[in-house]
Amino acid sequence: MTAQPGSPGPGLDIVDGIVQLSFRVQEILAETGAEHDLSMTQLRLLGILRDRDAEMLQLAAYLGLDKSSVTGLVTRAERRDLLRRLPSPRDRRATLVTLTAHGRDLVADGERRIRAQIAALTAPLTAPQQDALTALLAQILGTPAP
Amino acid sequence: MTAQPGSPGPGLDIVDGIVQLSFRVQEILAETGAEHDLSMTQLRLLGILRDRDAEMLQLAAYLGLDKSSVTGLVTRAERRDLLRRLPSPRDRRATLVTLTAHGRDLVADGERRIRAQIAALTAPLTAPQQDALTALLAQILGTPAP
DNA sequence: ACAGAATAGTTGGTGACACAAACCAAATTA
DNA sequence: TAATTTGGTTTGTGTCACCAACTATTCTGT
Repeated sequence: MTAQPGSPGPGLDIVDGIVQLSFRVQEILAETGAEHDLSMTQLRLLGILRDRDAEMLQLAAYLGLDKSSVTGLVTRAERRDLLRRLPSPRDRRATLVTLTAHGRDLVADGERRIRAQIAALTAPLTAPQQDALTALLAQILGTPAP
Repeated sequence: MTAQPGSPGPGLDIVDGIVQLSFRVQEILAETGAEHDLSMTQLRLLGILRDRDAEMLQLAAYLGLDKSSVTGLVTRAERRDLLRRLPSPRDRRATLVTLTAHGRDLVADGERRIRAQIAALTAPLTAPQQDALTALLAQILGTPAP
């Protein structure tokens, strides 16, 4: 297990491979986020909100963070007009967080870039190899096969 | 690209798969590190020092961090007796960083745990599938095939 | 119906982590 | 040897994460 992204040893075992790929991907995500001044966590936050509005506690659960961490996160993003806090219609204590148009644009752009980068990563593989990889990943992730 | 670790959609494409796997792996690394109160960065730092002693600037380069960040990182680890600063024999300005026995133990233990966890991740695959995956990863990472 | 408990979110305090700019000491070069 | 470059630390700022304490609602048991 070479702990580094860019240190591909000659005898690469499966653990090394998975760990290195993981670092490579995180690097791509972080760099792409950085182009829009988004941290990894901000990126994930917006990614969640792309699919659904959510209350603070739900966000904390999705992100695996304490609710107080989400307060700061959302506040900073709100300052940048990426999202808004609305009163939840369901519970007067709760806050509903939703993307602004600007936030939505930014997420869409980020997703395009990330998809392109990750796709570039798998470019050295032939189409059937890519299919094989996808199947293996699905199996590892315990995903209902497509 | 579902931005979340634990949201395996039914139609998993290759980008989703890679990104999700990456998050899963980072989760494992972070959790395992946390058992020893090690952040992701500390983990990487110790991982580098496992293979070679290094000077501060080299560490900064490996980690992709500013040198001033490494100062703090190393200082905190030194406080915990995980590593030591020695004068570099090569250059009286430079500092050589090296693991202590304690640090070495901790790295060894961490590596065992991480290898086990990652191996568990690939357990659903048959042996030939694991070999296939390893080969695909090597090809993606541009690694000289084993 | 209403007192007590649980829940949603914020605030304040602490610490790790990362950067940038300013700085010192040793080494290089011109 | 004077000027510059290099290795590292310091200081200051901001993000990010946690915990404990707090307010305001909502829910529960009687």
